[in-house]
Amino acid sequence: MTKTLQGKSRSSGRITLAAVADHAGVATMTASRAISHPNMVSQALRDRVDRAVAELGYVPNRAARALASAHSNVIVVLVPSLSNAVFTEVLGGIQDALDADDYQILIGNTRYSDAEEEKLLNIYMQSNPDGLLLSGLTHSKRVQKMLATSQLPIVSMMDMSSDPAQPSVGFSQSQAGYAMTRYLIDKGHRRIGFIAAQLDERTMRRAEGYRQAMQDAGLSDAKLEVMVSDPSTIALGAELLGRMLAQAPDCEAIFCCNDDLAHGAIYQCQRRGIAVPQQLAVCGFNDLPASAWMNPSVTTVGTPRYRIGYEAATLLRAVIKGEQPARTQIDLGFTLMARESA
Amino acid sequence: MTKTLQGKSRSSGRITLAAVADHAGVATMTASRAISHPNMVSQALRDRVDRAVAELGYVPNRAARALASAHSNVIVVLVPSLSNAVFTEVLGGIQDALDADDYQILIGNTRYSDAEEEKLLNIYMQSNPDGLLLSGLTHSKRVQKMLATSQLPIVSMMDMSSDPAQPSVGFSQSQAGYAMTRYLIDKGHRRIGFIAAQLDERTMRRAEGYRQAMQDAGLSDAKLEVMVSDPSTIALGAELLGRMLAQAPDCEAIFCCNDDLAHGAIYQCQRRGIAVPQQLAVCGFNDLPASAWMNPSVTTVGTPRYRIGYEAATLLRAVIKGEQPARTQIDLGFTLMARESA
DNA sequence: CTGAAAGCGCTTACAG
DNA sequence: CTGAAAGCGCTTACAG
Repeated sequence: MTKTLQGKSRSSGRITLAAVADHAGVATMTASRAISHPNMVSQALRDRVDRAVAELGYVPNRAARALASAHSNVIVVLVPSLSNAVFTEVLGGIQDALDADDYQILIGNTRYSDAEEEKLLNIYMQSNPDGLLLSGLTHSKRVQKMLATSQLPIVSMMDMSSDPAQPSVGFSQSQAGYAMTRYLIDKGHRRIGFIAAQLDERTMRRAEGYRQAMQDAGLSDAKLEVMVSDPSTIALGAELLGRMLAQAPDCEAIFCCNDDLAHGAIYQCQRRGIAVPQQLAVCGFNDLPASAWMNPSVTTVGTPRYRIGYEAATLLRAVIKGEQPARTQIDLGFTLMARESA
Repeated sequence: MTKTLQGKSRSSGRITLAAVADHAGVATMTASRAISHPNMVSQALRDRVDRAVAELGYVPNRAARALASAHSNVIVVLVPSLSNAVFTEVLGGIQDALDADDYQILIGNTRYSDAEEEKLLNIYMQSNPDGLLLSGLTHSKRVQKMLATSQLPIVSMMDMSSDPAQPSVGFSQSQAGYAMTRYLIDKGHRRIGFIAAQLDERTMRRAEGYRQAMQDAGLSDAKLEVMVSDPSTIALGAELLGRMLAQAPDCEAIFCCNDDLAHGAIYQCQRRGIAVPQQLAVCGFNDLPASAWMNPSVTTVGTPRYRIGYEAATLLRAVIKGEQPARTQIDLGFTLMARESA
């Protein structure tokens, strides 16, 4: 019914706002208002425009809107892994927090790589995001510079920042590492091993906590550490259990830097006929769903992933909107889950 | 050094292509070419523009590019879950397949909901995507209509389409369900239960396979099915094991529609002192990492998630580029992993 | 190989 | 509350 600008050479063929305005018998900019700022327009016009939108099946062009308004409504989220349940739960929290808003969430998987992080950031910056949600506090020099010059609102997730100017939501990874080690010491263990993989910043903070606790108790021994940079998997946990036992045969307890590793270590113990926790105590970190169900159930540290995502997104939105949030450092804490394995 | 159009009221303040061209002493469109179509420009100019880009720290504005070129370079991916490892592996494959291209991947989590799928699609259509990667073959009427009118290239993932015009990459869920059931029958089991959750289309196809195999063997019995629509979790597997045993106490083997459920069922058996597989055989579906390591290790169906994502993305790219792919139906098959639990 | 001009589809001050 | 015009930052035929 409506004469759209079909003749024009470069038209995409899609229904435009102009066509909607035409159909509703109003000016383009009035149609724009009726859609984007409904309360700036009379009820009658709003209805007419809404009807035209429905009848024509109008879909706004986000690129045009972004270009004209200088607002992309894009939020970039960078996580180090998508196969790690920890981060998919963080994403779930972000998604829920931002559900009602019209944000486009751009999810980037850095794969625990600084180079990949830089690359993704470079690409995503082209979308002119309104804000960034980053995992962790440490970034390469070049990324730091990019972030600084971008002037964009940023909220860091997972660990607490020591810089008050840098909003962060998470918990102290090192305190959690300390607490778990202390728990094992209090159980009477002296020879407590630490198994770690990936060696990302969170793992290293947990290692710091472990080392501090061991040192405070006068139990430090480099032989008790098995740390490799390979990705964490159940299979690797099984293998590292073997390495630990070869390296420190008198080991009484093992603190695995995450649950995957702990699960693998426990399965391997079962295959070798090592009773957990009687002969060897094993504990993990993160409290993945299987940890409560395995036999033995796994002693671990419960971490508020979902809430980290939710609160970080909420905080970022506030900052984007120019509000002055009461707190920009949100420590969500952790919970030691004492179960059967240690 | 360069005079940008700072005075203009609505300028974003970011470095523009015009500024780069200025800096390099060429026309804007030449700078555009040097960046987007380097081979259409002389080496000398290319170098000058490249230098200007570096010196000014120019970041292209994707919205402007999309608007002017009528190409968003956006690919929308819709998955039903981000907490299910199956789909994060699919995403990994997609990411790897498209890594070298300049596509922006928009990941949407439909949470197994038709309404959410429609909502996400509505939002993502605003970005004028070049193509869609969808999970599954069935969609609500309204989504079907949206997809049809959009005329966009679409590749369906996970199961095979019966419609040759609809490109799909995956494997036959029903055949896999049939094969696993047949395996249990061949092991000599008669009373074979089926436990399912979520009841998404893949689960229902596996159920079809189960039912067909049972019927072909003359073993059908509705009492042997326990199906609930709650999300699949280990905890639910543990619970449904109990229900199955209450409903069909003579059950000899249980086919769980996925590994999470199977793990929960096995852990529950261990707690109840039911020997697996001696007293009760239990098998799963998908071969999650834990299945190979648990004790007993879990008999299950290995599925090519990563490759599904990889091949689907590769196929979609070909279609977007207007190529005529030799095959638009790519059956990647499945592998029955016979282990200890069944 | 290089350039001047128009246009992509929206929104934003500025008027009325 | 409503509208005419300019502009967002880029790319695309069309010339030369």
